[in-house]
Amino acid sequence: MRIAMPWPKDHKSKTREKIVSSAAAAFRAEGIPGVSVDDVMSNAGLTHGAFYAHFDSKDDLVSAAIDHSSAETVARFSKALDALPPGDRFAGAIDAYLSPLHAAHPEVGCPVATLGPEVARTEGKAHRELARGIRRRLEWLRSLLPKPLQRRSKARDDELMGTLACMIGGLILARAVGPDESDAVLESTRRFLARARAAQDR
Amino acid sequence: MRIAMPWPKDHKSKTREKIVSSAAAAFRAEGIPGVSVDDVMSNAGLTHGAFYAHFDSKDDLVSAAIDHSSAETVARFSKALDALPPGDRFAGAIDAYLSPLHAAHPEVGCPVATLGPEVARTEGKAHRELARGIRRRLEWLRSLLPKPLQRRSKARDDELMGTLACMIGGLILARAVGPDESDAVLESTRRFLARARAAQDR
DNA sequence: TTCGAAATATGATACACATCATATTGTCGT
DNA sequence: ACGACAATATGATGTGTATCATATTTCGAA
Repeated sequence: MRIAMPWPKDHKSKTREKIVSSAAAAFRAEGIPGVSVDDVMSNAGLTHGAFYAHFDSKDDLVSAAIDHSSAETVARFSKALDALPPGDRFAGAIDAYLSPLHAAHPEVGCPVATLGPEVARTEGKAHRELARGIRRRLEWLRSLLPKPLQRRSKARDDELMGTLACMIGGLILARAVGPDESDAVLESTRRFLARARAAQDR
Repeated sequence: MRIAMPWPKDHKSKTREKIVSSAAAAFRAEGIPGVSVDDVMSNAGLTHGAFYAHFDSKDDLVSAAIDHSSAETVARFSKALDALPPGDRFAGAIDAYLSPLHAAHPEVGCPVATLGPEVARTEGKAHRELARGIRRRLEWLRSLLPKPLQRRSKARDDELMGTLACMIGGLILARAVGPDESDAVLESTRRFLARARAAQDR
């Protein structure tokens, strides 16, 4: 006796994917308490009741949304860097991350910069996923260095961590100062990092 | 005919001060939507109804809380640095900001790192106050440089902005990775900045 | 074409929220 | 002591929240 298969086999996973990706954008744009479960489901074309067939709780959804946006943003940045020669990729990542385009579009940008502080004060899956996103970014930056420089060392780890901190902080500052000064903040931070890197390489 | 003076002349301002300072701690600890007007008033020993005798709206309170905590943290850090010789103050500020103590106590720490992203997506007084807090921090860092280095220049402005970005980003990362890796993040970021500064000074 | 279960919808619960209208308290000048 | 009024309290409104129990739809398999 067979079990009936009442829906296309990937229907539920497709629906879940749609919920997660629209929630990921909404959370980054409005913050986590700024987006209700009802909002998320409406945006996905569903009603609120179906939510708990897909997720254990809102925190569970937040966790999935952070995972999604964390991977997605790294992938998007990486694609643009493929065209560059290996020696320029690290600097290219910094420039792309600290770009006016990125500052102007948090809804498709790095979730660590938009949701980091508010997720950091919670406990649960979402916070663990945030930490994973940070490790992912450190390894991503390492992968953009020319091969001979990828070997782990204390100095290299410091450089990666400091650079990531500066990227995230710079983006946050740019968004916080308001549109008039935003570009100047990004420029200053980029120049600071370029100079720091030139010094490091000697 | 005189107007009666039914309360001690500074009673209301004292009460307001108490509301603001306890709200400032609560917002940094729990986030802005995480703290209700009722919570704030209860913590100050009052009931919710009195709130609108002191503030126009919750955003008005948030604005006051950011102003308060922005000034307070700079003052506290500054006091600890007075004991140092002028040439060590800038580095001392970085070490204090990127310390495990600061990372462990957001409720008395820098409001830009705790509330920056969530306030940056709002419009109103609170966002403007946040921007002011950032300018305040840049000038504070400049004031910690030895006198001859305080003169404004493009390179100096870049250094101040990049350093601030790195401090804020490093603190956010330390809180985001969780307690086990937090100290290592802080250490790496401090070493990165020390090295960048050594390079700059040549 | 009908059955059954998976996917989604409806409806309800219990609580929290910002805000404001109105009542009460507390104390200073007289 | 008392009157006046600022400071605070009580109470209410309308809306929004996460979560869950139950009903309805949907569509592949028989």
